[in-house]
Amino acid sequence: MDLKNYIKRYVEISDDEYELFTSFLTQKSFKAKEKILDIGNRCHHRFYIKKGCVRFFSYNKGNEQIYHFAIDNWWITDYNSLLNNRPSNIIIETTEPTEVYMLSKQNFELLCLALPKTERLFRIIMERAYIAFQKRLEFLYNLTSEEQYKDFIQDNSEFVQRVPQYMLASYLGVTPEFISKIRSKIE
Amino acid sequence: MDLKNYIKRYVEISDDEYELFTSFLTQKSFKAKEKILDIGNRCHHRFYIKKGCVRFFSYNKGNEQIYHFAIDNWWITDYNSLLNNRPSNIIIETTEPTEVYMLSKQNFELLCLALPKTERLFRIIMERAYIAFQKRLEFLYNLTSEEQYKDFIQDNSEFVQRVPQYMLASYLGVTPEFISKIRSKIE
DNA sequence: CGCGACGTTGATTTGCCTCAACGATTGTGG
DNA sequence: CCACAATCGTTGAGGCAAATCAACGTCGCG
Repeated sequence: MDLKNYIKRYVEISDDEYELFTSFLTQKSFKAKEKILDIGNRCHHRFYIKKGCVRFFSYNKGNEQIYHFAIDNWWITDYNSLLNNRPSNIIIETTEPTEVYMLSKQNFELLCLALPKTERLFRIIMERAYIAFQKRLEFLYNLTSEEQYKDFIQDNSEFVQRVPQYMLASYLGVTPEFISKIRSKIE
Repeated sequence: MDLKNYIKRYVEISDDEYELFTSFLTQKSFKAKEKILDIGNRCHHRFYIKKGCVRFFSYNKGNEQIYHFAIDNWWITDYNSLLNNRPSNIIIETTEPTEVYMLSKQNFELLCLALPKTERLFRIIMERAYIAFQKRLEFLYNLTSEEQYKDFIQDNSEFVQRVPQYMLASYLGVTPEFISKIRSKIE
């Protein structure tokens, strides 16, 4: 799937409109383990991942804490930095070679004027992100770490193959040792 | 603060436009401990709390698990039920007498056509909700339950006065006993 | 080949839960 | 207006899930 089909899941868009949309985007390629956004920098863009994988994390008393992964056809940014003009607390870093479209804050506003349905598109994207966040919360509150791990690998098998185990552990809020012990118990 | 000033924080709106906006809303009053939305029902509205307090919760092996509180000047709904037309998994219930504006799914779409900046307003509202969610996640992953409690009562003193301790415990994902023990340790 | 990154395994510790018993407060019916 | 129950909060004993710490195995890469 490409960006056009991604957009079409949420709003109708003609070929001309799509041309207009992409005229506000820039493209960029990253190697594996490159930082797209670093702590202390202001975030100026929304990123659409054409192909690849990134992790969104910070440091908690010396340890990495991963909050999100994002892969092909996801939008990601640090909304707090982008919208409140704050230095970022987090790092967005590729875990594999990754190609993105970048939509700058300024171009986003211009795009909304040029193509008003952009507002609707992003409103819907945010609503879907909210629903995913709510499910994450239910997951965190209601399941033990072991249950979370089992559910996660069940529902996200593609992730499990793409990122190392210690990153999954961090994302799930547990230690790598604990994941290892669950795995040995399973087989 | 009223709804008009709430809206003005995010988009410009004239008196006429505000009239138009409110013409799509209905009002409703609830007593304390009334359900605004129940498990199994489809959610058809976005709710704006004019005055009052509600909790958003479900049951986890017999126990209430509170995910959110919402008070004066917050929008709340079950997005999963509303947008995906699913029976709700959660309950939204008042904790005190509460007045709300209701915006039905259908009226929301009509309002977006009549007043396109509604899209922008709700896009921004959702982005701010996303930021709050992200902070919640950092809170959950990086702090012990004791630290979470202390930070929470520091930053949300108005909540602490409005809802009983066992609801705070549920929201924070701990037992009422544990909160009690922290409190006795503090003074 | 040798080193560093990643994963495994076991012993010990700890944060929070569970269960049970007991105050304090509120509200409701006799 | 009092008695009683129900609800909410407190306190302590014991238990468990997951962390911590340390040692070791393994694999890929310079």
